[in-house]
Amino acid sequence: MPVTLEDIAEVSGYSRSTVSRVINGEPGVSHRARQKITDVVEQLNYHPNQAARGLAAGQMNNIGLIIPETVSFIFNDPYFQFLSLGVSQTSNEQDFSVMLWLSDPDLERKSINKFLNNGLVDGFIIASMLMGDPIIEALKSTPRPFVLVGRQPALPDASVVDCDNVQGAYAATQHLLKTGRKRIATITGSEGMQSGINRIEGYQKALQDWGLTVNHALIAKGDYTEGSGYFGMFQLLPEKPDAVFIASDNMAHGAYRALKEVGIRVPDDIAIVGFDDIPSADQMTPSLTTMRQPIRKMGNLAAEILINKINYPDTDSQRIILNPELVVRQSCGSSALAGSITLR
Amino acid sequence: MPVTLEDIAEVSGYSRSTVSRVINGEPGVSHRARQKITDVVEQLNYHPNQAARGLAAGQMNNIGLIIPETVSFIFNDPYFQFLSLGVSQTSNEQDFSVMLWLSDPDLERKSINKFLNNGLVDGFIIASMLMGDPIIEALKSTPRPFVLVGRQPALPDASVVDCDNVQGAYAATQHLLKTGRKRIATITGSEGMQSGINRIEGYQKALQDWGLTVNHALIAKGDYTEGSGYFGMFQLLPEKPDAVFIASDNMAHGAYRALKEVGIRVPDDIAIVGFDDIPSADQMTPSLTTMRQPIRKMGNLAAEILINKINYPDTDSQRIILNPELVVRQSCGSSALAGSITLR
DNA sequence: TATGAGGATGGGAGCGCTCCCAATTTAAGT
DNA sequence: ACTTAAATTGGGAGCGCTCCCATCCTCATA
Repeated sequence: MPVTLEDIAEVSGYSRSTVSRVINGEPGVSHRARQKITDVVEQLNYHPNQAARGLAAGQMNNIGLIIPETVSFIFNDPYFQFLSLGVSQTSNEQDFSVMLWLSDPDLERKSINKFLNNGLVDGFIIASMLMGDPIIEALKSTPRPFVLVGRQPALPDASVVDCDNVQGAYAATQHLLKTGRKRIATITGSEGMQSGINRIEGYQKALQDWGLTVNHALIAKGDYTEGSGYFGMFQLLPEKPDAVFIASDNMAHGAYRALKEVGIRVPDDIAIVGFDDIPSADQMTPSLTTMRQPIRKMGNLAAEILINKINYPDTDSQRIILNPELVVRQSCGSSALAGSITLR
Repeated sequence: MPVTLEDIAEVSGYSRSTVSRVINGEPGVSHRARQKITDVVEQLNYHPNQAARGLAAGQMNNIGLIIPETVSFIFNDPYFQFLSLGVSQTSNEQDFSVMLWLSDPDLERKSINKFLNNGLVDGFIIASMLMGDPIIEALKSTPRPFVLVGRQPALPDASVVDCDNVQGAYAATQHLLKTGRKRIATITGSEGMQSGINRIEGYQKALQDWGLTVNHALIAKGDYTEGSGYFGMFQLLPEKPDAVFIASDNMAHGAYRALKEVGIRVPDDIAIVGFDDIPSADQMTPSLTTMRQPIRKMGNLAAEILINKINYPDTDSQRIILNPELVVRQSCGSSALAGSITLR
């Protein structure tokens, strides 16, 4: 029913081969032929069948975006959304399509292998997964290239796009130190995720470099959820910190909520720095100073690296670590240092 | 390189045809053969090539999820995420994969037609789009089935999954009326979207049924963004409303922010009802009474209807309108009526 | 023992493309 | 005009499946 190459060939009076060359922009076709065929293609509204093309060429021009369910549950910030947007954008520019795979614990094992091996997808982007995720094993045995978004210790040689969480946490903590805060606490991210661990590390390093010792009473464990920020803040209050580096903006929301309940003012009584720069960070009261993570850009880069690897399989694996950027707003006081940057 | 049907045939000692029957669970195969073939499939870790299968069978078992960019920009709530989750879940259960297409204004026209016609996708789900979106035209001429999430006046005969925005707004407004509020204002959703219009309609209807006249000074135009909630609230303040129905929780965040700035208390001075029940609604101070929109379920249903239509093309188009559910929290006072429902 | 009905199996054709090589045309050179 | 190279074009094979029909068994029955 749909228009095929052969149809174009017949109508235009050229052969299947010549039509194929024109469709794919290959050289070695006379101007006349190219013109004629282009016209017919236009006129019959022909679109190549990707399945046939993929089957014949051995490449589908599809990339798979894998998002473990845990991740999509933990983050109710727009992480998912911006990442997809970035991946999708770059893919489309390069004539690749995106297949989405959101893991579901029930189907997980069977389903991931099917997704990896069904021949529809030439390579994968895996959004930050938990350590020990069963997907890791599946990934180890796939012959297809993949790129991780967020490092994964179990896959040390894989291509990765990440943001430098150590340095981000370091910068955030240092910002607090520079504004004169002394008792700097932290609410950590999930210990099951590499980013969580790295952000603790950066926090500790900053304190040490400033000549302070790390006080474990000032470290509250969180898991990136709003609720854990709320409880984490309550846990810290008896220690009377004068500043808190919170490992995600989402948790910062929870911390704000806790502080409001007990009447502690930000930034007067306590300074807060978050991480991520989610859209609502700018609208919190007071607006939240935070480390901006360029998620969309990470999506762009992941797709770019992957597509490059698909097209040139001999490429070495790449690791791109982006620097998060300090966005100074009101939650640390010191308007002297302020100067928010616009638009994400 | 990958294992093919033919490989299984050779190793198992049966023919391609018999292997195919086993793979597809067809009858007419001896127990012995089925057993043997199943073993070999397992042993060689065979997965059918979907491209070849699709090409031969004329159906790819893929559904396309189309999300216009405007939508993904406007909503920084997890709409996108929950919808994808719902679609993906149901699809996977039925052995369909999901291809994601996020529109990009630059590529839009060319790209959407390619996506619709490349033969990879058997049908589409289109997330709520603006009226007048160019995608509508493309959709009109596709021979493939599709399901809209959110009604679209320009496509009156299409299958639709939607939530009853009129009745939701009605219920929200009525809830305010029942708690004794008299001057009930509203901040509207985007006029470019059907849901925005319907929510105004429900609001007005509720007032009228209660014997009140609609006062246009009490209607502030919003566009679903946090900022428009903030400014909308300021616009309403001189009119001294004692309650506001806000057409999205996202805008309710903005309204809260405005109210905090001027020191007006919720719910004492003013009652608020939102719409959507985004995860953070429960954590606002005071927690937000809102109409819960079952987005994930809408995703499930959309996928179900679509897959059914793909498998049985003669099915009539379906319209499923779900009722949003009132979730009573603290923002309207009247704890007498309260009784929050848990878990979305 | 012959016969036929079913169940079980095998193999050809073809889905719409790409890839490769052969055939044909055209241009260039002597 | 005659050869040779280059530019164009055409068509076969095959990608890994499904679908359909032909073949081959195996029994029960006459």
